[in-house]
Amino acid sequence: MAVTMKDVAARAGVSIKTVSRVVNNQSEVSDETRQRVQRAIEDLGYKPNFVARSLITGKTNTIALLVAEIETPFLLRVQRGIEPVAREHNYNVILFSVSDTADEAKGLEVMRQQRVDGVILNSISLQQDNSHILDFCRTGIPLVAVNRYGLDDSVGQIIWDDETSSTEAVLHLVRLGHRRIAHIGGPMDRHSSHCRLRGYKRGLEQAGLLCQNKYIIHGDYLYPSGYNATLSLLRIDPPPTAIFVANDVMAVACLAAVQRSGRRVPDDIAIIGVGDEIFSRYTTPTLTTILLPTAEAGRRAAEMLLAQINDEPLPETKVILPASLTVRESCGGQPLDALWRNSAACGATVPL
Amino acid sequence: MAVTMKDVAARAGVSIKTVSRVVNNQSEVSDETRQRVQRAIEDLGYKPNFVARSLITGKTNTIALLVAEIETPFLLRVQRGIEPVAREHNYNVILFSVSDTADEAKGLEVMRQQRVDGVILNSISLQQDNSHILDFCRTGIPLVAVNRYGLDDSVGQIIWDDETSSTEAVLHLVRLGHRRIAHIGGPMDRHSSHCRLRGYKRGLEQAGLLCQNKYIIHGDYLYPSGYNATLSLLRIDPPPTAIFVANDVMAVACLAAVQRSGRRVPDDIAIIGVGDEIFSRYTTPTLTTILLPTAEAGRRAAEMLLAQINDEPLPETKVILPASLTVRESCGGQPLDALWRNSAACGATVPL
DNA sequence: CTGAAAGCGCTTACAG
DNA sequence: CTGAAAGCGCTTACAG
Repeated sequence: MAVTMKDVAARAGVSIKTVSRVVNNQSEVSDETRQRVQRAIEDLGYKPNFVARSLITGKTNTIALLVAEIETPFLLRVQRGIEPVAREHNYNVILFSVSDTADEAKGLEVMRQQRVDGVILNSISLQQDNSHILDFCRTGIPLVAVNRYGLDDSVGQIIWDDETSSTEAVLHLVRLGHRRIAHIGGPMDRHSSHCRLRGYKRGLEQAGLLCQNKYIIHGDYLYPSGYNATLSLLRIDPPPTAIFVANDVMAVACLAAVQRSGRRVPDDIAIIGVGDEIFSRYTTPTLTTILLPTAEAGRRAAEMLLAQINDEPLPETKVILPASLTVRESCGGQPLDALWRNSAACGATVPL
Repeated sequence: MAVTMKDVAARAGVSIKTVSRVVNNQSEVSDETRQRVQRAIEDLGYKPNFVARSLITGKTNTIALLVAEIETPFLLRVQRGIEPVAREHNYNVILFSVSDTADEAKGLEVMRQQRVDGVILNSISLQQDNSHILDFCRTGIPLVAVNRYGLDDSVGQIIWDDETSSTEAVLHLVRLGHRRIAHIGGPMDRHSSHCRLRGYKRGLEQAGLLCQNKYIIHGDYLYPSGYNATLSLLRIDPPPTAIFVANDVMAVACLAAVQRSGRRVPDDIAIIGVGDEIFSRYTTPTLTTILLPTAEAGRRAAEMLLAQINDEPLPETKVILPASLTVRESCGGQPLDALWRNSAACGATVPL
């Protein structure tokens, strides 16, 4: 069987406790003893058993990531933000995909039994009952939610500013001379749709433009709905000269619909999306879009969670991260000639 | 503190062993006793402590996924294939990102100490030393590699058929009448590049076409290299009428370069990529590409690993999955008019 | 600076 | 069908 502390102790001629002290780098051991123990450890190839340690300390050095079951680079970036931070602090990340509220409740329950030290929740924020989350928080296991809405402020949260960035996008279009700016929104059961719609309206208002309902069509964040919404918008008289689209998938669909209808982007219609997905820099023309701080959100969520686990005081339980506009070709303005030939501008993505 | 079996036993007036039997659904308990225990469990809100169980059984019900640190939907799909299978069998998945061989070796070591029951390796297959993997296998912990090359056949492996599918892609172009078919390849330190290049050459050979070196340019799987390689190919006299590109990122770059040079796709130049990334169905024209069975590879890897963990006999240690060609617009042939308006054809992707 | 003992919460032969 | 005891591999007060 595996080598245990007992074996090491026997070989080094010391007690188990002393071995434990050496393994855990505690100071109260004489140099001479420490070296003898270290040698025994190496000779025997001893590796501490983390499971046994966990049983006593009550800590598993594991955090759970509950993540929406969606095939988008988006969530992957949050995940990629979390993992290095966890790893750096010697925490493992357990993955749990959730597709609905029932799943989420089950995931929280499983992770509780798994004795994880904390949970990061990165599932979709629907207009839903959050009682299972609050119940979980009552167990005392720290939890941080990424981009969830409707949780009270006692729950750790990382949120990015969908509304303000949407306003910025609209104002950018206004500055480029647009007056008839349409909006293709997301599904109304998603909080992000509401935020982006509010941001759109605020942008028009700040520019002194009238918000007209005929220029607002809601899709479902999927490609076909963006395509069809665009065709509808193009039939309005007068048609919009710019479209602010609530996510990049629909924005790319919008781009295709405009082009296939014989119009040019950005000359006839300017387009701005949301999300800065990988593919948004690969379209022709390249897509102007709101860059959401996904990786940073992941990083901050992990840091906040670890602080909670270690009982460090939190400066704030609700962090709002700014988003920014990535200006490319689809909205007009300056041409970015070097974009397609330059690694830095394209981002260093390395698919297999 | 937490409720333990001891508490349940006391309340139900039975021994700990009997509680254990009920919790683990063992049969040798009278109905009457079982019910009494069940009531006590509910009354006290008892949850078994998996850590304690693991210490005895030596099983953690956890598998590790070592995955390349790359921002591509590609790997996400493998991950999404693995997790449900693991979950269904009550296994957790621990994530470990690796960016190089040293990382990989470290990851294997950490996971070994973590006492995971098995490992799935989905990192990049470079022309590298695999001794750390073989060392790990010697510990007796099951391991399955996804798309790794150069491992001996005793190691569980899931591989997709890059070479055959590349040949098919070329033959598809030949059938459409193309004779001057160029290739933009991947970096030569990646095994996939070699496979796809071999497939390309075999396709030409099977069609009775001469393979000309001037029509082969190697990129690095990134956008700019695909863009520049395409510009070079277009300057050749006579230029190719079709280009088989070793991944979708470079294929989309190729598409942009052809279009921005004033030529049309597929009329002047036909393009086929590899990977069927999300964005490949969002370009104009949509991209014909090789659909690699990523999710299935994940699923199969998880199943193979669980079989190994449970000491079930494996029908085969090396599974080769077929890949297929997803025909869209960029290669000519039939127009797919309904594509952009139809959910089924676009695939149901739901970004936030 | 070092050690003997108790115990984390569970399972596993072994008896009855 | 049920139970008392040992033990998984470690840490943690408590003594010396």
